[in-house]
Amino acid sequence: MGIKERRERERQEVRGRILDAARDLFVRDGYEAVTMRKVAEAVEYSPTALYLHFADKESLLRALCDEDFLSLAKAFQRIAKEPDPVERLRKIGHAYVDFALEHPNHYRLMFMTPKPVKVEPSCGAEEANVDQDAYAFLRATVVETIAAGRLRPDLKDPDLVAQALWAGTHGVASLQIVMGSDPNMEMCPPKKVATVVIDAALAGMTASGKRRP
Amino acid sequence: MGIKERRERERQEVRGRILDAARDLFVRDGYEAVTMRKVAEAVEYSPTALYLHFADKESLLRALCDEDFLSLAKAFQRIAKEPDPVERLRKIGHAYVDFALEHPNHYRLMFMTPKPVKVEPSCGAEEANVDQDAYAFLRATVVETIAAGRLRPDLKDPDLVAQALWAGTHGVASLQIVMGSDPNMEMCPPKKVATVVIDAALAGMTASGKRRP
DNA sequence: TCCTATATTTAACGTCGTTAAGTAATAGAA
DNA sequence: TTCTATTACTTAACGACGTTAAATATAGGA
Repeated sequence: MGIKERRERERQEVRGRILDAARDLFVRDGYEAVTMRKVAEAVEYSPTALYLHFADKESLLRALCDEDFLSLAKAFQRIAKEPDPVERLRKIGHAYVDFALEHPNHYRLMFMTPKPVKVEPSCGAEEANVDQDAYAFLRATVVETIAAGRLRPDLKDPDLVAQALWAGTHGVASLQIVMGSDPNMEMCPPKKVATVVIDAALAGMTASGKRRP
Repeated sequence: MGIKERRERERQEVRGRILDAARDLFVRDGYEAVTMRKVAEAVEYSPTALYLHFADKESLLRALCDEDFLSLAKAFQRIAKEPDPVERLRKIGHAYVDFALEHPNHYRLMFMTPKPVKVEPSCGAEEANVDQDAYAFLRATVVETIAAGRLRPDLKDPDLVAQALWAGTHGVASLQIVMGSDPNMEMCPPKKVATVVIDAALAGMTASGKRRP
């Protein structure tokens, strides 16, 4: 009676092929190049067949996006072993910018595209899960930094601090993605900007105001 | 013989009405709500008439955008009277975030939308003009700050510093615009985040590492 | 075999940006 | 005034898009 299971397996297999094709188009040519018709052609189905697996184009791209959130969280996990929490924050910042610069199209979809109001019924990466949620990991590190008394005493809201650090690195990444290819604007190497932002922010936030050790 | 002039005047008048209509739609309903057909309907012309004034939709939106760059530069000009350059940087940062939060749709178009490769033949605000170019104003203030010996001695590239400060504030603004309405993400009040980012960045960059006076 | 559920396609709708061809208005020349 | 050339604008259409409804094929269970 494994026939129901086989059907489901085939179904997921097709779904996976659609996602792969969409990812290919997306990585190569960016958001606006991904059309339902082109994805369908790539997987050799009719355009309408995609709607058997995804409610609409938005859902398809969100599914791609969910995979990327997990991948970012995984990049953060490689930093978890750093013992010093402030150093960990620094490494998180650099890993974040690196991720954005290596996958600019994905980054655009993840963090630079306003999502429609449609409520997502909790996506793949459960919230507040440090292993799967990149923000939760950042926040937990901030909590640890505060607990260790390493931050200025007036900085006691972990979300505020986490979002400030996030904003700094997000600013570097997104500015580079948007302006990096603008001939009218001479942008500095983003990794150098990232270093300045991260170092300055951490120096300005830490209790002693001390610089990088 | 003022007939040629009258024609040109009428032409500019129509162009202005088109821009106004586009701006209305844009402010009210955002980027994707602006369609050539809707703009045309608003000004009571046929859709193709718009192409007598703008090469394509992109050019129309860019023309809107140019006006906003001037308006941002004007907001900065109101800060020029602050004597202390570091304080001026702080005020620039807050003015920037305020501008973004007050005109989120315009901000999206100005700084969050990758521009097509099409080379713009120098838009309305001439470059390197402190009166009309917001970045030039920021950079000039950074130059002044460096000249006054107020920054850490290793921070001597004004573009690097300016872009780091820009990134910080842009991060706050753009993150708020994208994530602010996401029910899955609890964002702190953006003005508070802006204060933390700006104060920390300036504290971490200034020579003495001293906090806000 | 027939029936039913599932998988997939064909055809179509309405919208979009944009272009080509046509038409009305108007200024200057005769 | 009448003719002509330029300018302003519209009508009609193309191709592409996301998406839906209806039709058709496929295959398992009776």
